[in-house]
Amino acid sequence: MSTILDVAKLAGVSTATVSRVINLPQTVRESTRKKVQHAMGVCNYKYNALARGFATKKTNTIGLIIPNINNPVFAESTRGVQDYADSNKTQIILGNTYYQYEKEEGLINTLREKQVDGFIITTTNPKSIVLNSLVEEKVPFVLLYSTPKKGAFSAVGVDNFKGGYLATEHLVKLGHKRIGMIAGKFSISDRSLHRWHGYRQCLKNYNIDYDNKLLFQTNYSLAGGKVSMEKMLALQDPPTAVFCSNDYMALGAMKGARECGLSLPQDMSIVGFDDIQIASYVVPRLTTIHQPAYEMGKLGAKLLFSLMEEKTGKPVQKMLASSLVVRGSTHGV
Amino acid sequence: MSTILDVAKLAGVSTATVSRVINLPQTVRESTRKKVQHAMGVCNYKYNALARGFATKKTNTIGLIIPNINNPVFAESTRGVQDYADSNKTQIILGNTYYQYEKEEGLINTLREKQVDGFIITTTNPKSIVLNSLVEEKVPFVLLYSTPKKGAFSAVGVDNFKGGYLATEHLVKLGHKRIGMIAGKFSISDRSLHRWHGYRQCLKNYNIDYDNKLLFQTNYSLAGGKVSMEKMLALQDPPTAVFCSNDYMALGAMKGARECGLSLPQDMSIVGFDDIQIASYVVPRLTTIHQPAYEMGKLGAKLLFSLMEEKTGKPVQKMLASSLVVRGSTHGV
DNA sequence: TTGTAGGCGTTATCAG
DNA sequence: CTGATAACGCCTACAA
Repeated sequence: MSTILDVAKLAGVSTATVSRVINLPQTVRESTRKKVQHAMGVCNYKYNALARGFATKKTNTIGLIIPNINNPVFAESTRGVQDYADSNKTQIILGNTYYQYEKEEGLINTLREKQVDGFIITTTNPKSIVLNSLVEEKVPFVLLYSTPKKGAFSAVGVDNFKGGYLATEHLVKLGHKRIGMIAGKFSISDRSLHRWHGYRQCLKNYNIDYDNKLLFQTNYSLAGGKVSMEKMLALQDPPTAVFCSNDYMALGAMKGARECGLSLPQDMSIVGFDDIQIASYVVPRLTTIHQPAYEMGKLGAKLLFSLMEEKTGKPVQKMLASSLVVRGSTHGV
Repeated sequence: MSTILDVAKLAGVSTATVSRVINLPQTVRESTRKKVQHAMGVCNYKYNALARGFATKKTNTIGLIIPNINNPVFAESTRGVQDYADSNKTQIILGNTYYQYEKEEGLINTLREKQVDGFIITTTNPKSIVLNSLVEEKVPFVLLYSTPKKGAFSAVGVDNFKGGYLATEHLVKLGHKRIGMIAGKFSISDRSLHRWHGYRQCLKNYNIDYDNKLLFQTNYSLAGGKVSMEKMLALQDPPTAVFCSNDYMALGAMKGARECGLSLPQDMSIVGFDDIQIASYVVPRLTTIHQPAYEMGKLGAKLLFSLMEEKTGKPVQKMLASSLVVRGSTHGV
């Protein structure tokens, strides 16, 4: 591997000049620039961005930490940050936490050692010490999907409370009285918790008693949704409608309901959360809360880049609109 | 940010010793080790892996290049390589090519500049010059999903030809004579091409005339599958069964067929390829060719790591088994 | 417009 | 078991 020194010798200039033609071509006389470029060609010079990062303390790499790339919402937001980062000449290191705090902490630490310029994190615990250490040590980062209303963290997400409320209200207005919820475990997802708060508040506003037996906390997965639905249907007095805290669970719940002999949507109304692409391709098409995942990712990246520039910046929180999309999986009683 | 030099001064030792307690703790006397560790604590020392990479020419980072993280198969294989890499203390930089060769080339080049230790690539063009330049310059990499039977590239994938054959044969045995294919564009996917070869060979073996009008090349997406199915059904003599070169297209095709008034699977049999998780959650459950995506990713990573160790190694190709999974989306004529 | 030279944080070689 | 010191490849004042 040849270095700028080799190029410099070959072209009969100094390394500084070679560096300039790489980074600030306009600042060097055309004739010498050509000379250098030619020299780079003959010695098959390859730029070493690692050395650059070492010298400049900027790697043009950011860490993207999500629970599980498995889930299509996260794939979408990942695309959003990737596309934005790409247009800013930076790449992403992707890590899955699988909803485990230790993994999240471990990832953040090793990526910091790798000197990433910043982080975009869908956290498992918005009160964790890693996150706080990031702000203390002024490492730029933005939370995705969560929306702390205040606090020291920058974030972009949707109003999860409102989403939960809207989903539930839709079911209430269809005449349902017994409405269950299949939720991601609150201990690992503040999003899920907030959606549940919305659900509860809605029930309260419509004078429907809250029944704790109708709440199932489970894994954010197809299987989790299916199993929970089956358990729910084994109850003495099962619900006629269920709100799931994400679409993947909702899809699983649909399968669970059918395997118990119910026909959809007549016997069971289901509403999800996310509006992943596939949601409108299944039958019945899934009623859900739309979340602009791709745009969230893009906006999150944009915010991160601005944070990385003016390191001074105070935290900013952006709450995007989420809306109810009524499709075929919900039905009047 | 303090460095090993600060630590060394504080502990009254040399930087070499500090480096040793970091990398080879056993080789330093316990008392001095403790001294050093204590010093690291008081000056809040953070290890700089970038500097290490610069010195050792090893970054513990690999590039993972895929068409689109959007597609659940790629999400699965991505998890596979991530999990394997993680257990070997290395991280991945993820890049989407969106099936564009220029993006693939650009990504490979910028990641090389970042000095990644190797690549795992699902390529858009197995004959491209970037790939060849990688072998020339001895950059370790392995192709995923593709399976060149020979050649200079290491690869792990499935037998796409056989998969296409099995899918088609299943339809033939159900009595179908007019069998269409919705394929990813051959120009950007050798996998799709090979699956088509299998499809054609099967038709030939069963003495069914090949009709070029029943081949639709389109985007690897839900929408692509839907639109193609609609076009197919507008034909004079539409098929009674369709093989789609991936599940995402198949799911789209199902929707397209239904929107044209067909009922599934009676009026139209559909078989996919991949066996993504959701395939067994839709109704009717999708008949498809199973591909062990997660394991492929893991195996690909394993192979890459062995390549990175013994740089000498000749290319090795691993072909994993793919199998037909018969479910509800296919039906006798 | 171009050159000189020090620095970035760690590893690795070679002595001691 | 420990220390000195030269790399590693590029950037960036500062000079010329």
